[in-house]
Amino acid sequence: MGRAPCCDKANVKKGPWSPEEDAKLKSYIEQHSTGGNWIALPQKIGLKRCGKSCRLRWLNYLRPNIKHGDFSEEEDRIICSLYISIGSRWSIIAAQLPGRTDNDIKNYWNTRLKKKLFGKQQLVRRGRKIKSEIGNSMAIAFDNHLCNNQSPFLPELTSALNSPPPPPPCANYQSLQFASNSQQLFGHTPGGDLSRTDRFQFGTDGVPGLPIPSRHVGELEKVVYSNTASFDNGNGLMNELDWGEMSSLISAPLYPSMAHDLMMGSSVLGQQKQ
DNA sequence: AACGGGTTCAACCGCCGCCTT
DNA sequence: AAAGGCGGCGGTTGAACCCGT
Repeated sequence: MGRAPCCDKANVKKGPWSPEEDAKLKSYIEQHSTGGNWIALPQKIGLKRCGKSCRLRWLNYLRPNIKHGDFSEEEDRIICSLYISIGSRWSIIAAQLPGRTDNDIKNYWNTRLKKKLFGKQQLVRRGRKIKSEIGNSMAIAFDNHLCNNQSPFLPELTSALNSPPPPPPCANYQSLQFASNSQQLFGHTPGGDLSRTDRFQFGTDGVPGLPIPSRHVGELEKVVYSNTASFDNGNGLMNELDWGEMSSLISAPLYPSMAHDLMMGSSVLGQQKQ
């Protein structure tokens, strides 16, 4: 026996909201707030809507300072990083993006971002393109404290993280280097250690980067080798487009420690319940 | 211009957990 | 301790829109 419905479904209007309904709801909440009871609210203001529907409409559309569309690259990275770390916990992810709603982020992920990432991942397999999977994998690799070399949310990448690195794919292979300036950008003193929570990007410009701590080198190379058919474009070289595109996509998780906090139910989760 | 397939996104559904009684 | 009510959440749906043919 299921739970009783929250409202009388037969006498409740469904479907898109009219401007009049929006105006009624918005005006009432702005003047009186919700009164702490969404279920009773539609009767109070004469709306033939379910209380939950009112709540959703307010939270996702009418509430002030809502942003729609035009997700920035930075927002993309935050969404990806958090998704990799904590999965489809949209409300938590939304809490990190002011003005964004969980519904918007969920839609954006499902309709665009996922394709942007995994559509390109397929290119990796089909056409030797090095794409976003590397970025995803890096996020996982760097968050091994959290995931213990496994991605619960991207399990297809787990084997890549745990398999031994294959031999270098081309004769003139050189170890991956981080651009020295990228470290300085994020407050690193050249020669200082990179911590797990640091952001950086691959350096490919021939600038002699600092030695990468071996653990990081191993993690990165393992992932890169395991997730690409080859770096070799047939001439023993990776083509420039690959590198350029890759570097634009690669970002270690912005806030792995934050993701950990989220998983452990600390500050952000606490904020949610306010 | 018309059609059909693909994409987007607002809204709904139903489950879960917390709080109150 | 148990039951009921509600808010919150993530998954799913379907109408509207877009785009290629």
